[in-house]
Amino acid sequence: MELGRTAYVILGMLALGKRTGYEIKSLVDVSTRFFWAASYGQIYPELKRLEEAGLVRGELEEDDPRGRKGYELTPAGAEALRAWLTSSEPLHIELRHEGFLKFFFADVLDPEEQHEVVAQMRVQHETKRDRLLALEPGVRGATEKSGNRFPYLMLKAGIDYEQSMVDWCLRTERELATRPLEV
Amino acid sequence: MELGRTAYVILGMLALGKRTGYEIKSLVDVSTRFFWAASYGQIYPELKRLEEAGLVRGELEEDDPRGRKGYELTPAGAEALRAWLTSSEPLHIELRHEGFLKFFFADVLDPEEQHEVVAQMRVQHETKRDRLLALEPGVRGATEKSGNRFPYLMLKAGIDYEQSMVDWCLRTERELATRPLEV
DNA sequence: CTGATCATGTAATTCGTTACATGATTCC
DNA sequence: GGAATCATGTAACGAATTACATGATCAG
Repeated sequence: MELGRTAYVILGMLALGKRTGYEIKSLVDVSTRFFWAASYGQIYPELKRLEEAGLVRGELEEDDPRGRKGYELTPAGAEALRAWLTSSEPLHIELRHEGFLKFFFADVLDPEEQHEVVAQMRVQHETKRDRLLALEPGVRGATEKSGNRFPYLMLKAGIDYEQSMVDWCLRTERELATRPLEV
Repeated sequence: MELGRTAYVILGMLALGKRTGYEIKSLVDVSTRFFWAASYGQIYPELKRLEEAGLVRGELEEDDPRGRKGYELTPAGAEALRAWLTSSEPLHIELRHEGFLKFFFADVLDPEEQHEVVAQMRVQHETKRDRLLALEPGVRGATEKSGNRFPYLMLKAGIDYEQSMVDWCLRTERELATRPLEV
């Protein structure tokens, strides 16, 4: 049974507890979104497919005029999640970075414009880093309650990642300023 | 005039000299592919569109039974490239990393399996780093001849990027081995 | 002469985003 | 009462990959 990565995002989120599609999307937006995004247009149809495949079970909340539908993992779903987590298939790893792309072509620019490319990129990574930093206290608290520590470790990895991008920008800005013509 | 990022990959490559679609694709595969990929299915149609828009000019090589078509930038194309390079529109920056995704959900695994997730990821980043390292001598040589130094600087940035991913993996593997249950 | 590479292109499909449509609830 | 948020879903669109089809040239 071939499942897309979005399916595993959903299975993984359900492994942490019963959730509605809306809740999954909200969670993704403050967690995995940093390295794996997902939209409503993927989540709702995928939940339906996963239910047909017997990997999740959806239950309409009784007496709920909103028609909320909470989903939970079936044993088969938990098994599919484990199988993916332990599989040795090559990992899909992909970076799309317009800042790097501009930097690559920056030879056609003047020195100040070259500097600006890196500065613009730095600002965006600083913003991202700060947004992640702001999540830290909340996630640390949730970790203690739930006992799940990997989301917190991943958040810290994300902060380190953004910081190392910022550091590269700062280093490069310095280099461009001091030795504008050497390799 | 709204252009996709793939259009700028093409314009940027043509700014470095006259090229065929095939040559653009080959160049992308050993350079920008690391942070911005492009396939034939994008390049050939996009070249046609750019020609219609007057940003590139394609010329069929004479007496060439292969029907090769070399493209070069028009002044308007060079201007469009510069406009994009100096624009302050937010940069499209996106990471899709299945290893991080697995790590995020790794609480359901046993300690050895958790370790394996990180090790698998490390191997892939080591491989990528080594592939980039192998390109270094060639790119350094090309830099001296062409005078374009940013492709070389970008290659070094790519090597650093992969190395910092490897370092994170090594650090995390050590942490998982010594303090398997703490945050 | 044969396989690898050069060379151009299209069609089908997949993946994912964005916008839309609808309605309930909660907070001020 | 009104705005923000909760909540589910679909449709249209766009971006990109993969597979396919075709043929020339070059190195051994």
